[in-house]
Amino acid sequence: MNAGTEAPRRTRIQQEKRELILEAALEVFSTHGFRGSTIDQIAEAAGMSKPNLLYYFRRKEDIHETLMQRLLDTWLAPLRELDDIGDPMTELRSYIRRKLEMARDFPRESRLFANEILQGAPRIMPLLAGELKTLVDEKAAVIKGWMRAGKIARTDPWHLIFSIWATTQHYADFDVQVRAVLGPNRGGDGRFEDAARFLEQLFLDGLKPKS
Amino acid sequence: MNAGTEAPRRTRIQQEKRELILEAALEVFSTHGFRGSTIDQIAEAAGMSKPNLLYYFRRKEDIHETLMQRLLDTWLAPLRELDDIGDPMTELRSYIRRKLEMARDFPRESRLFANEILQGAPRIMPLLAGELKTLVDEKAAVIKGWMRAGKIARTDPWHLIFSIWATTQHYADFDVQVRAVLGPNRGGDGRFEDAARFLEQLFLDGLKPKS
DNA sequence: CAAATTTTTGACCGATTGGACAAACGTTAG
DNA sequence: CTAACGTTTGTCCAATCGGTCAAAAATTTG
Repeated sequence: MNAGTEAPRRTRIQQEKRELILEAALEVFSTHGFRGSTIDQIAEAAGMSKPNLLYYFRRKEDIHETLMQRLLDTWLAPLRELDDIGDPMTELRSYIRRKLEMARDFPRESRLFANEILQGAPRIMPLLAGELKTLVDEKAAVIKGWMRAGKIARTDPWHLIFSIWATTQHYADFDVQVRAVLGPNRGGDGRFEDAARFLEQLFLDGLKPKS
Repeated sequence: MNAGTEAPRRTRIQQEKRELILEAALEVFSTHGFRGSTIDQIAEAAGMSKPNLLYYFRRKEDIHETLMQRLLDTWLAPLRELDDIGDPMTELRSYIRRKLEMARDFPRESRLFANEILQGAPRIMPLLAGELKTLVDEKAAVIKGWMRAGKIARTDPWHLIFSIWATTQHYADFDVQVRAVLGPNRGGDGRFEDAARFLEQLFLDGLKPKS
């Protein structure tokens, strides 16, 4: 038992420097992808020399791995909170809002994840087919219950979850495009509130005119 | 006039080989990103030696640039076709369907584009703020007209377009994740039809129960 | 203080990168 | 056939890559 997962037993300096490196690596990895990023870049962003960085993380992959492990937990937290108690429509609405807030507040995390998936998820494939699938299946069952109870319209729960992911993360992953298209006026800080209003209406009523 | 854009005047072999290279480069770039791809990789995928490839494209960037230029035209074609004639709801529905078909049939093009945007669109930023913004603004005006005429519900046309992009392209860009979550049964070829059905309902009626 | 330990650094290494180049090869027109 | 032109290849290069290592510097511990 516990083989390979011994207690890290880290120094104060080690903890601080590792955090510094992870913060810098998040910045670099999320904008250039794994292969597109260099250790030198990360080291410079962290304000230390390359060999010094390699003293805290032996390999480039270790940094990325640590980053991804932390990411998944916080990233899936909103979905985990989606619970059977409470009004279904309210639950879904607040899930969408929370996801959109994460896209606004943690765009780098979103892009890091998007980069990984785009390139075939070579490093987290097992997690997707394992932990993630289990969680989504579980929540899909909850949603299906709501549908059977007539609380929300009958559709495919899995694709519903996908559409929430897609629409919210879009504002982090495609941020440059969104801002470029909206222009300097509407592309300012208010764009997330506009998006929130739009998404609420879309997922509630769709586009059919009220007539 | 015509400075820097002289007629290419290419040989038959040149045309064929350039196509071969672009096809190979699309495959490589779309899965590894620009910096993550090597000329050797592309050359091997195209079945030729690296110096041979560099005979047809002097620099790695030239390949990527040519690819992106072609991409944008075909990629925005469906939006260009969104026209004022015909029933608005039908127009939007067929736009969504066409975008989803493109995600199914040209996933590499979608990923190439996503990769570029994710990394800040360093090579196509002017196009986004220029040609793309103009097109979207134009179509947003069309949609706004539909709203004023009471043909579809009143919302933000720009964010509506974003949400269509996000939901459809998701099935190309995040394909690995979609398949992993859906599992071997539901993640097969039928997933695009399921997605089409779901998106149609979402954009038409939303999630509110029919009661 | 002094010893032990942890942290930082500069120098270095082999592999890979994008790209240059001249020579060889193939093709075609006269 | 031969000269001209288009194509392909092997070889080479400087820069950069991820990573090592011994030694210096800083810190902690006794």
